[in-house]
Amino acid sequence: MSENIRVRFAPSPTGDLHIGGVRTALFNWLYAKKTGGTFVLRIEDTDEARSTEESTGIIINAMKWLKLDWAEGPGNEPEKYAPYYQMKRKELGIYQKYIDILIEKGFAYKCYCTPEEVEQMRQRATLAKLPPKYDGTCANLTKEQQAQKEAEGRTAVIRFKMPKEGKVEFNDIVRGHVTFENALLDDFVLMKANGVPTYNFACVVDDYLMDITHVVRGDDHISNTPRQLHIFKALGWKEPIFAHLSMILGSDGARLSKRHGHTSVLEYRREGYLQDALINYLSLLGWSTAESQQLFEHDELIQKFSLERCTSSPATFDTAKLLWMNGEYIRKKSIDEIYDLFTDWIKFTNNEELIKNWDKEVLKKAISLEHEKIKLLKDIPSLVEFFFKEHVEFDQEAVNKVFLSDKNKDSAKLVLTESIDRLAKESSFAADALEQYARNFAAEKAIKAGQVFHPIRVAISGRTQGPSLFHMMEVFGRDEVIKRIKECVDKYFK
RNA sequence: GCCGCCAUCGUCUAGCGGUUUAGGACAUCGCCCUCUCAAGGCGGAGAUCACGGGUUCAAAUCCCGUUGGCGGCGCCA
Repeated sequence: MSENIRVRFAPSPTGDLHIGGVRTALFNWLYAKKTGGTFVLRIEDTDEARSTEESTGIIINAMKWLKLDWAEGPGNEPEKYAPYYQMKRKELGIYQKYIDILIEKGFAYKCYCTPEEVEQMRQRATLAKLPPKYDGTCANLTKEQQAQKEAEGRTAVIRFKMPKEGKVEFNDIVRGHVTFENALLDDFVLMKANGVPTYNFACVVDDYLMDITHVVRGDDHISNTPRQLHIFKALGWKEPIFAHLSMILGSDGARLSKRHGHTSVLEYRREGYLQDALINYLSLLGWSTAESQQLFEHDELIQKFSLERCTSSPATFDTAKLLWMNGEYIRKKSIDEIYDLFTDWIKFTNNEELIKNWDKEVLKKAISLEHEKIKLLKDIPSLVEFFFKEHVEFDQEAVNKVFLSDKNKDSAKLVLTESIDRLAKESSFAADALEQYARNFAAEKAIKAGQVFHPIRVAISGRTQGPSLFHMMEVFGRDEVIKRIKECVDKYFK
């Protein structure tokens, strides 16, 4: 008996890839990697009204960016299980085949009620304070009655004939034993009037046909599970093992959705979050190690992950922690890596124009000087752009404080005017030599070192905050520094 | 309304009957380092373990109930 574990992520292409979806995909992927199993990507495009090819493309690209690679799915469809798009499978008659079997065995029947009639049925039930469910009107129609309905021009959906009593139970890896009363379940639709299978049916057929051993999905599917279990049983199929992951909530405690701000992975990518940071953060939403470890190396995460340690309580998405983690990942990367990540991000956000004239080597040095300050890739431009500006753009507050205040104006003028000539004569323009220069200057004039540092900083960068002053001067080089100080003196000290 | 799931610091969580004055991480606050900003180091505050009953010599840990939150109840997935 083969113990080959097969899991799948089965998104419906009706929009962007949602953060919650990514977490589900990630846990499946992690489990497959951990066990040496197979991770399958299946596109559940049976919602003809909302599914789009564009969305399929977006999801596939997002999965690629996240490096959640699938062994089987779009782009790689082994014959044994292909195709991996449900609408293509529908065209092949795969679902119809099992519908026929179910009807023949008496587990399913044709229902001629219109959506409006069913809706009225539900409303009546709700009014009577009963569960809103289909009442089984068409469950025992004779052949003649069916012919009559068809003669009226009615089309049929296929409904599952739910047992009126008994219960279904299953053992969920994260939730343990779960039970549902059959009486509460209704005769749900397996196939729509247009011949397209519904989610609950297509999902079961495909999971079986694709040899899926473990179904790892969101908590919101837990009440679908009893219905799906009934189909497995009716068809005589061995059911997979289930693991229902807890939901991801927004800051208000409701399930994460559009109104909580960013929910699409693409938006996080656009913000400049790193793929590996996002993965690390998401792995901690609903899973943890005994030590509550926070940061994981790529292979370490796979090795330590387990479905058994997934929590059953929902988790609130916390951007602050994600942001911290992203900074943590950026700090761990080399300058060359960040440079590559940054240029990829620039391309992704169509911002090539911004850095068109930026010298690659200067940019790398600038990134290096600002390294520990970068939390998001999108922080980089504002952190380094002053290195590439033709003229200094002065921050008015910095100017007021460092150049124009009564306390500083005299020393600032002295430092800057004298530095123009002195810096031209300095033998070395290396950072440590420059620091020595500044400290000597301060000692000579009997002023505080800071009174030398600050004016120069504002003169060459326009701001009070920035990288280490002398390293910054070194990157600019002697000519540029002197040029900037001259311009500054002309502007503020004439 | 019915059904289901869940319930430990603001947030993510550790904890699976005694080793707990409930541990870690983020956020927050203070101090140190320091040419600014960060990063880093150190420390503080922050949880009557939702509430009420049991079981037990012993409960955050097991059981029941209550409350609250969330989810589902589609010819959506």
